[in-house]
Amino acid sequence: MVRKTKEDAELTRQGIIDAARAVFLARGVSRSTLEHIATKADVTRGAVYWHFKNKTEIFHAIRDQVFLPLMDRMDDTLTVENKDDPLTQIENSLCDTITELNENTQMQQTYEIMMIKCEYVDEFATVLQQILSNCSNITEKIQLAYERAKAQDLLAGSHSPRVLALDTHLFFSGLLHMWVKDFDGSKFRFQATDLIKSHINLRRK
Amino acid sequence: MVRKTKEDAELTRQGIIDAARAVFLARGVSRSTLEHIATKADVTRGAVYWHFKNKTEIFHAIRDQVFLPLMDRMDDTLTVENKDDPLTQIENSLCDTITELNENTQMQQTYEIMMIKCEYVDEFATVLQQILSNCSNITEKIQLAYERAKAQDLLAGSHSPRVLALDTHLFFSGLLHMWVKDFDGSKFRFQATDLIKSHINLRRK
DNA sequence: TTATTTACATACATTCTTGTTTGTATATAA
DNA sequence: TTATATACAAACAAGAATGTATGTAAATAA
Repeated sequence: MVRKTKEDAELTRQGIIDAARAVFLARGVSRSTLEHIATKADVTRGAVYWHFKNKTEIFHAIRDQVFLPLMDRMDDTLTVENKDDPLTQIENSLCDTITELNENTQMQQTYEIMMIKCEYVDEFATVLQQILSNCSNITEKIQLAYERAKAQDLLAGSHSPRVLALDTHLFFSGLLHMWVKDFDGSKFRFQATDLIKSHINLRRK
Repeated sequence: MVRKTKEDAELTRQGIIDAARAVFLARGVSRSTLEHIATKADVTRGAVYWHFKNKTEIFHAIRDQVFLPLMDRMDDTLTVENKDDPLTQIENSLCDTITELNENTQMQQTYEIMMIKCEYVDEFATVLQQILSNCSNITEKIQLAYERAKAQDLLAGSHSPRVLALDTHLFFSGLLHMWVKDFDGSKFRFQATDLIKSHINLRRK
């Protein structure tokens, strides 16, 4: 086996990323060696070192492949003008994420790695800042939707959109964590979308 | 330095646990070696191996020291008959936990280790089951409180205590995760108890 | 008082990982 | 067509980290 075309090389690169995702999931990021990843990808460490500087860079590649598109999609369902009322928009945005999680294995595995198979120290500590920053963005989008809901007099009670948005975001954050930990689906996964609907209905007039 | 009395030995053991907590926090569980822990505790690996079988056992010692008492306390504030109304009981129970987190460094560090400095694979995977099981317990306690609240006609709307309890638990779970990740306290820590109060007020008639 | 544990320290052997270096066949550019 | 850069494989060197085995002085039991 020797030198390939650019397309072949790109396949190799993606193969390494896919292999790394599987290995990270099974052994955790720390216990995964480049040898494990290379073997799983049917290449040698030489290939891995050619495409990536080190394990951290593979980690970021895995993360970016899932989270960059995800952020865009959440932006869309929450921000774009839409036939649904604002509360339904929030509901759909959260439910869509859960649906994606259910259907998209790659996304599922990536979430699991980021949440319970990675230690956020040293080179990985910066990821925490990105997570917090993403959370702020999402919360703001949700807040804007709640403000529209308030303007349209859809809200029960007189709670501020800011507080409602934070509450919703924390709820969803908790739901995602539990979703990931609930492997057999007996506790949260089976009723995740129902919980989202109830959460939103709690605010409906 | 040689053989100590039983009391001295117990001090050594606790010193190793404290050292391990600090080392786990700084380097993550995986990257922490028994040599790191021993050095921090001013002993040799020999002492560590005398008191603990391996790193996993130290991890569990750290966890048990914080979570076993915590579970008892949550039980108390939620279950015991009390002059407060049930909704206030839930609120206090959650706020108390946040207060403890703010004041108790040991608890703070332990939470941080469990949430973002540990990979739940192999020997650590069983901990996830314990976490899920604890969560079920807490949710049930909250549900009972909501049932009492409903019986006393304290609740706005007509949502089931079960759903309210799950929603509250997920909210609090998300809050704890964010609390831990929000190192400088600028995003969540400073308003944690306010968010809890708002969350409960959302349900008040 | 002596024997035996206890509570460690020290030394040893082995295995794992990592990063780098070197080699090489072949796309690709010139 | 030749030169060069590409996309790897294979070999090398070095340091960690782990578990165990051995040593030892003092506490404790007998």
